[in-house]
Amino acid sequence: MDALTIQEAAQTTEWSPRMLRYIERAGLIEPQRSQSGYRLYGPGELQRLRTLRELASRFGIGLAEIGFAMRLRRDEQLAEAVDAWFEAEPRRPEDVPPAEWLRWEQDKHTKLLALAAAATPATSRA
Amino acid sequence: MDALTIQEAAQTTEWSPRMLRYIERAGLIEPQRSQSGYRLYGPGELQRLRTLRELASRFGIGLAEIGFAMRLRRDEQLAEAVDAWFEAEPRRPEDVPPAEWLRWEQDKHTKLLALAAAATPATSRA
DNA sequence: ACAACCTTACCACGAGTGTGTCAAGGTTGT
DNA sequence: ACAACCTTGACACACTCGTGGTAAGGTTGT
Repeated sequence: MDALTIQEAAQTTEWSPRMLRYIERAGLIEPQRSQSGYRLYGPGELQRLRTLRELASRFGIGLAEIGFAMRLRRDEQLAEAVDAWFEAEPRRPEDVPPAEWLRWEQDKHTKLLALAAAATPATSRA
Repeated sequence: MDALTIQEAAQTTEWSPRMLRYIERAGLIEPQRSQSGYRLYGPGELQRLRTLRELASRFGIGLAEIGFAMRLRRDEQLAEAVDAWFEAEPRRPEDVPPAEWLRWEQDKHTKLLALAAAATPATSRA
């Protein structure tokens, strides 16, 4: 079996064994296991571990972020939802024709009441 | 000006004023400011704030993650690097032709030494 | 059999997240 | 002028992240 145990893998990748387990728990790199449960790191995993280190240090991002990026690739719904959020770029009032769905100028007191009613923009009865 | 102050915005979006400031600090939603420095939330911001809440609670993700997603859209280099990392899917030894760049079977003692030399895969002199 | 390795499960600890509250001071509407 | 709002900054607290240990027990090679 051309695979390394955790300690060996740690040395070649400059992670600590502790961190390799942590990375696994984070779902980033899950090595195969031997029959007795030992982690076995193959060339692919070693490569990814090195790149991971590079990635994290070069851009100053954490494992959690990369885990999230992974989630973004796996969870189609999540990706869509996030996309949708970014799609709705903050339009300044000037860009928005003076719709009536948010207008108040003077009636400052009833404003909030009206807003509360309109709190669900396109969801409730129009 | 058809924009809400922080407290009003908080009420319509079900965030607290505190959180609106926090969200701003996180770089997610940065409202315009009045001349005197008051935050002014327009319809766009309000919409995004509501969607943000939905997004966070529905998928159980934090503001930091969404901030990272934003960074992914802005920082082309980061996006590439992350892509590259995921591209290198973990190939099992079976998928990899028995290359010589990682081979040892019996020489368990010199193994680590050899590895240390090969630690920088494609970067160093080939 | 014995050392050297592996496993999981804990304790610890500084930094960051998510949230509230409070203080000191500026702005605004009536 | 005064109340009600806004601003930034701080203290606080529970929780997670990224790390390191250490302990109790299984595996492996010589």
